[in-house]
Amino acid sequence: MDEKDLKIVCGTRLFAGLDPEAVSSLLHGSAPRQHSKGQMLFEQGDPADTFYIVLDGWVKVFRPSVMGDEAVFGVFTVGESFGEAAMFIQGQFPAAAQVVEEARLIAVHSDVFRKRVHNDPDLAFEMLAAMSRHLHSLMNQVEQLQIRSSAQRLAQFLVSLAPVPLGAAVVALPYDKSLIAHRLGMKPESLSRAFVRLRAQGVATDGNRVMLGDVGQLRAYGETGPLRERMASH
Amino acid sequence: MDEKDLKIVCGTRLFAGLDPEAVSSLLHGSAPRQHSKGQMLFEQGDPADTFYIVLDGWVKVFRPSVMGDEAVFGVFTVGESFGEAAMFIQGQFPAAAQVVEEARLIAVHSDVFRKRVHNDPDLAFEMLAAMSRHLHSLMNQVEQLQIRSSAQRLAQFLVSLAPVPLGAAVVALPYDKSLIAHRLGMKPESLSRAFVRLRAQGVATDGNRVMLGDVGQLRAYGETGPLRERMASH
DNA sequence: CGGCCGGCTTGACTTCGGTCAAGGGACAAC
DNA sequence: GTTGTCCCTTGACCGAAGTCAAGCCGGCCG
Repeated sequence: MDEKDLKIVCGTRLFAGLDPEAVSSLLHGSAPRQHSKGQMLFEQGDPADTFYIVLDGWVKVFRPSVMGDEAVFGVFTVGESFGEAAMFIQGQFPAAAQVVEEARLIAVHSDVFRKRVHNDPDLAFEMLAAMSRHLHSLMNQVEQLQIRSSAQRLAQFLVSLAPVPLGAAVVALPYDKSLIAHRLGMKPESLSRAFVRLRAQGVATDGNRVMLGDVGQLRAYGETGPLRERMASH
Repeated sequence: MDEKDLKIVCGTRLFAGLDPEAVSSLLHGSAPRQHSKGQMLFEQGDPADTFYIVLDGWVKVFRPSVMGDEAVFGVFTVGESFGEAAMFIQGQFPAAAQVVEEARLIAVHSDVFRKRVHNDPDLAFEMLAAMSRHLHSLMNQVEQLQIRSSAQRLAQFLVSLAPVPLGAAVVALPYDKSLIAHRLGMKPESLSRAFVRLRAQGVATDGNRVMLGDVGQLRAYGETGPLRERMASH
């Protein structure tokens, strides 16, 4: 694990604020490993004896259903961790994880880490904070699925990718459109149509590059939908 | 706080395994309070200086949207806790909470409790486990919203209420149907129609009593939907 | 160069769930 | 008893998203 990797891990909110030596010793022996696209990291129901920190690339956490469908709970990238929750409950992963873009990961052994958490209250708090964030992110996902249209969900996703809070921007879609579709709880066909509908909000696409005319406008659309423009009702 | 209440709190997974004296001292000064139906406990964005444990009744945790709609993240009852996550992040509640059936609650002050967590690794682990469970429950909700029809979601909800894993059962709906509808991410009208559709799966309703002909069959329906009965295909 | 393959888009059609409106039934107040 | 009100159900209608199928396009390999 070289210096850059260590920097990423220290940047991870999980280890934020801890000094590099501490983290290094904590992760001693957990060398980063390269994983190729498509590789399964674990399946739902597997014994949860490790969790992961992403150095780069993208990993999908999901649950396959009896029929071909699947529910996507998150897609993680540099500095993020996943699989921590499982080690505090039954010891079984409640979902599966698969590399979707070539990735370098650190696998942390649960038992070693748990001991460490037990002895280090600050690390425990970081852990609690990390899980709070996952919780928060899932709440956002539930909210989106319950009350937003597919076009609104896409709008919010694009806003979250935008480098600026207002004005024009160009973003690159970080992974396949079909994965984005699943991530947003829709079919690839519906994602295409959602892009078409967002054209009216100043969104243009070209392959995996997306041009946003006005991020502020797009955010508003994501929250309130296509307002009914009842400008007359003074 | 009388003996029965203390027993409930000790039964809470959050405090599972801790001895009553420890819990009692931990919650010292936090007397249970009665809350009437409709009362708001906190709004989204409020400073998160407390969390709650339910002694009885029902509390809805939700996020209102700009337009009249709302997303429901959970409905909690005896022995469950909510609002713990907020104290480990920004200190603002990411959702609102409202009493939906007359309830008795214990409000725990975050700062006192946080200190306690800091000094008590076992309590920290209970906390982590509690949040893992919330996480797990939200994952189930995301899964349901992403890939199940409204009738399937209702089927799974009914199964979760059933006292037995198989065979016939009668369950009482614990709160208003319109709240169940929101909890399952649909409108009241759709809930009615979902009940109609489940009649084919041996479900009969009479007010807030629901008769389930076969819990096992209902569970299967909740997972795979109305199978296409293609019995012909060799 | 040419052909294939996988990912994406588009179109036609269906189905599900939301919307709007009407009506029923339990229950409380008068 | 009567008249509300509130909650739930039902029906007619409509729009959003899924399904199925065809076609496009770019990348890869021969």
